[in-house]
Amino acid sequence: MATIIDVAKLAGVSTATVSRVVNNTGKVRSATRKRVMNAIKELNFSPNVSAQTLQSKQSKTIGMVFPDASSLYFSEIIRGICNYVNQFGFQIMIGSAHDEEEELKTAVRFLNGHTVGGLVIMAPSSKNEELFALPINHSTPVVFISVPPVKAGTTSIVLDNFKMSIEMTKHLIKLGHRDIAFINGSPHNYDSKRRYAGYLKALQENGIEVNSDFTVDGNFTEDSGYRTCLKLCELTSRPTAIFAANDAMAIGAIEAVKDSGLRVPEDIAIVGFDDISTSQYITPALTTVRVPLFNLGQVVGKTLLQKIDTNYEKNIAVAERIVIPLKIIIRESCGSQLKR
Amino acid sequence: MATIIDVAKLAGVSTATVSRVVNNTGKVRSATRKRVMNAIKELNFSPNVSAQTLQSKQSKTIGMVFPDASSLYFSEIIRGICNYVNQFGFQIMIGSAHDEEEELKTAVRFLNGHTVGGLVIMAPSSKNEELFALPINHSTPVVFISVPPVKAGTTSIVLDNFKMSIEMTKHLIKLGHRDIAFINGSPHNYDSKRRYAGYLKALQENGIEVNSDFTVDGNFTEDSGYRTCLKLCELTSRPTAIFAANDAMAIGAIEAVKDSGLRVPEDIAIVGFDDISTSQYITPALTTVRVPLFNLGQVVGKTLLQKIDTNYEKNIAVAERIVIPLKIIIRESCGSQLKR
DNA sequence: TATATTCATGTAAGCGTTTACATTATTTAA
DNA sequence: TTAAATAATGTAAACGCTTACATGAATATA
Repeated sequence: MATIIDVAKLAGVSTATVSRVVNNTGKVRSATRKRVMNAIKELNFSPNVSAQTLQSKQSKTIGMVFPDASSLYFSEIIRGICNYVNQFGFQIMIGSAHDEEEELKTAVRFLNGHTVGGLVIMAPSSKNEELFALPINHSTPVVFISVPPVKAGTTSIVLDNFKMSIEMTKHLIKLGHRDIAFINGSPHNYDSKRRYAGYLKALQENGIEVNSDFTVDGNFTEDSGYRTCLKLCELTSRPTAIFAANDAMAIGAIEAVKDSGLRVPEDIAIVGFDDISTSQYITPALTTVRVPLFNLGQVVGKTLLQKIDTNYEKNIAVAERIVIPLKIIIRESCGSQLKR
Repeated sequence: MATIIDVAKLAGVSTATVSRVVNNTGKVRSATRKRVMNAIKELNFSPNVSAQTLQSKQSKTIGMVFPDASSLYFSEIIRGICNYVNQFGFQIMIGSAHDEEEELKTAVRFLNGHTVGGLVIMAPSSKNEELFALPINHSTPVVFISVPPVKAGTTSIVLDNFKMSIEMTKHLIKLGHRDIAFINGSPHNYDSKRRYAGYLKALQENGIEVNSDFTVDGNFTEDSGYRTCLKLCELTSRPTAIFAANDAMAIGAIEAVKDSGLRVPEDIAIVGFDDISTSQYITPALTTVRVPLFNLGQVVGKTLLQKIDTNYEKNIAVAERIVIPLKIIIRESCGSQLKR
């Protein structure tokens, strides 16, 4: 492979000049620029990224660590990040982590090797202080996805779960429901918690007392939605509506209701959260909240690049929190279209 | 951040010795090793990856390029690759590509920057000669996923689509079906083609004439499965069974049959391919072929690392092809459980 | 025309490692 | 004991690039 020296020789200039034309920095006479360009083309030269990183002390790769549990959402988010950062010549390095401990380890690995110029951490279930201290301890720009509001120096991007959950619950209430159950996702998951909080808030605002039988715990899988919903259906006084913390569970719940010999939405209305692609095809089509994952990824990319770009020292102390707006998608499973 | 020089100074040795203990190469007296280890710990030293890569000319990161269209399968495969290669200190860099052209560009970008020691390319729909020539032109180990058998020097890992498709079709035939339709995936997709080929083969082997009305073209989405199946249902002499090239389309097809006022599997049996998580919860539960994506990823990782490790020059000329075995999962949608 | 100013290019050090080779310390053999 | 063999460590060049600084060329100013 050709190096910058080969190019310099062929073009009859110094490596400094070649570097200047490659990076478009400093002044170069247009005639020499042309000579250099030709040499580059002829030798099919492209700069060695390791050498650049080593010398400039600025890495153009960003690390992304994501837990296995989030793999459903992963590829869309990654696509969004890629889409944004590639424009600026940044690459993405990923590390999957089985649990919290591994998550921290993966992040530290990225940081220690000086391989990354910034980090994206998706850790919706983590309460690991060390993880959140990473940006300060390593003075590296980090963007967190779906984490609770935390200390200074932490930039996080979250979904507008609370607000939309309130709206969705109100929608159900407006439809006449007062016995509304909620299927939680994984116990420590931040998104799930906020969605539940919104549900409670809406009940409270409407003077509906919380029935503890109506809160059940799933783990975001279709299967858990199925199983918990089955129990709900067996209750002597069963709910007339069910709000699942994500679509996968909502879909499982729909199956459970059907298998209990009941109808959705006539006997039990069901709504979800995420708007995964299946939701529009299932019968009845699922009423849910659309989460724009690709867009989320783009915002994450943009935010991180900003952090990397601006004089980081200045920025390090301000906690920043960006909330991604969401949208309710009304379909059939909530029963709005039912004539009564 | 501490460098190897700082460590050397603190331990009172040369950088060479530090390097030797870090990499476990060459002989070091155990007393000095201990001194060096302590210094490393005290300074929290870890080697700069860029410097290592630059000097050793061996990158411990592998690139993975995948098309947007494959994003459904992406995260599981990546998890598998990660799981394997992390053990050996390798990192994964990913690039998503919108189309074929971009796919090639992304791959070349990885190669040019000398950032990667090997490449995984998922290009089930590509017929781009340049893409397949990459490993030779850049003399870099490349593993392709789901591509047709191609020239020398190409290592590819594919699913046992053809065989399983034959088996699945035979299963349907054994159940008494002779009017079996097939819903294709995207037109140029290799997996889809092989699955279709297996279907045709099974028909032929059983002396069943191919009815051209019974081959329809979808694009792997639930929606396309729904739409194409609707047409199938409207046929004056409609099929009694439908084989969809993937589960998403099969699920769409199930909805379409229901919406046509028909029953699955009584009126029309439906089978798919992939065994995505939804398949077991849909009603009726989908009979399909399980594709072990995580495992596929592991095999990909292992194969690539082998290629990187062995003296690559020797290996470059041999085309290698690994076939991942699959397994049929019989559930309800094919009607096996029906009493007749 | 002489001088100051600006522009274009070159020189060379340094980024943090690894490793071939040289040197010194230690052990073994005679 | 001493020479030979081996083990442990050090020296310094190289990997491919960027950039501060030095230098030389071209242009503007007086």
